[in-house]
Amino acid sequence: MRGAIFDYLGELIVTGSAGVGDTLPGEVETAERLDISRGTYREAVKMLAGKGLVESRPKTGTRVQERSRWNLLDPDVLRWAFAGRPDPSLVADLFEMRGVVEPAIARLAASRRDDEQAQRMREALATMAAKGLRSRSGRDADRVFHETLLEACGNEVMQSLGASIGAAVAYTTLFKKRAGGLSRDPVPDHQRVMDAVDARDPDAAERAMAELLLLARQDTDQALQDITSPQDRA
Amino acid sequence: MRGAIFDYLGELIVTGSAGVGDTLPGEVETAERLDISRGTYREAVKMLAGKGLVESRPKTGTRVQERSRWNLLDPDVLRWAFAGRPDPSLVADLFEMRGVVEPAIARLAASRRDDEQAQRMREALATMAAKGLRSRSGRDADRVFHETLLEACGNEVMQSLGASIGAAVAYTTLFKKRAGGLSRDPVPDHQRVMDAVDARDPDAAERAMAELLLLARQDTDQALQDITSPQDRA
DNA sequence: TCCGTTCATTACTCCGACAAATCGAACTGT
DNA sequence: ACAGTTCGATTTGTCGGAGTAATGAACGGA
Repeated sequence: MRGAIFDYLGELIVTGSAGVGDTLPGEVETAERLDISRGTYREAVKMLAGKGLVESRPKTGTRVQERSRWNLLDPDVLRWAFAGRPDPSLVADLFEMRGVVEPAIARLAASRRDDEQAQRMREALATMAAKGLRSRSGRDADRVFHETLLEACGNEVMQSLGASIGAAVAYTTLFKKRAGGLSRDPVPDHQRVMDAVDARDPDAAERAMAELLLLARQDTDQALQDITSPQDRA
Repeated sequence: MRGAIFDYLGELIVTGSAGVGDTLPGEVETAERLDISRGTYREAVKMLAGKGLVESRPKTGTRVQERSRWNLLDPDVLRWAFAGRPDPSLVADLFEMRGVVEPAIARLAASRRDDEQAQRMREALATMAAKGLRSRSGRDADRVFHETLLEACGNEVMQSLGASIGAAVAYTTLFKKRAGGLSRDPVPDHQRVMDAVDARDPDAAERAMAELLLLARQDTDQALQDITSPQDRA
């Protein structure tokens, strides 16, 4: 129950339905309206406060913080941000950051991977090739591929960042699927990354990942256009 | 009061005093021992859960999650991580990530800054030069310098990441000060970044920031050595 | 006009009780 | 003896109500 309230409030704030600076109605009123106890409501609000979305003070009430205070890299926040139709500028910002971080991750992974990790990535790639991204097991394999790449880069901080990004990417992938896309075969891009990591070639890994991102960005832009101008489908 | 409990528990977990996989004592017992009510304790635990540090389930209890689930980029988590003596491998990972992200931020800021932002950075740098980093106002100016640089990069996601990193950097700076360091004059490095951003020269900005980071890393390594081998001071 | 005081509002904390979930052990039928 | 089922104990989850502390705003005096 609290989970639902938590998501409801989080999405309300992140999507902008509750404007920055607004003060939420009082605890008693809100808890009553949502038909939950005050304690449960407070626990949800505390979690939001922990992500920098709101701040509570006596007399003033709990008000929505300015966006710069939000922890945009929190997986929950990213999930809420991509719940409805994603904000194009946020998608652009996210890709810009991926363009900086992920090639660096690939470079590190290429120089630090061990054989077991390479083996796991090979297997995941094979599953992707066999099942495609439309099936559950195929998407799981994609996830394993990227998770293993992260693990191989051997940097805990980047690993945490990559996990957050990965969550956001999963939502955009789902979004692309809804938009009717997913036409491109993802295996060749991933294969190039795989080969470079396998060969312990940092430069090639960095280039391959940059290329993969470029293609992903093109697909996402296409899906966004299809959504924002849906009359094309008539 | 909850804030203190929150920090106490967070530091306990992040510093490793409560090992991964351990299950904390029950709510009633812990709340009693800390001399707070069960509700207050629960709110603190919920905030920790929101950062991925713990997970609570009926009957099982609340147990510490594995490190890969932690949101290492959360400002609170970073604060706890740097509370005692920082883990050298974490410092190394953080610098590696800074080396990837911050030059990119400087590059973007150089191409996107507006005149007002450049003006603010100039003023902050002047204050730094006048007051030095040992004074409160000098450190504030340093903070303003980096915050404005972040704002100028015009990417909300990177802004959020930069803010988290900035928090961690502040703690390492404090750490360096405790270690007796802070010998280097920080103005020349910052001046080079400033000049490049002022000239809207992305390549130069990227190089200047990379150089700044290199020097910061040297200082931090020195401070860490001074701490881990304190007999040098005898 | 400015400063200190009072007051009302809001979040904060506590308490005690019950509900729900879940793991493990006892139990039962084959 | 074993498999499946039921029951019980334990732990978190939820609830309602009451009192406390903090703080912004209105008020009044110098």
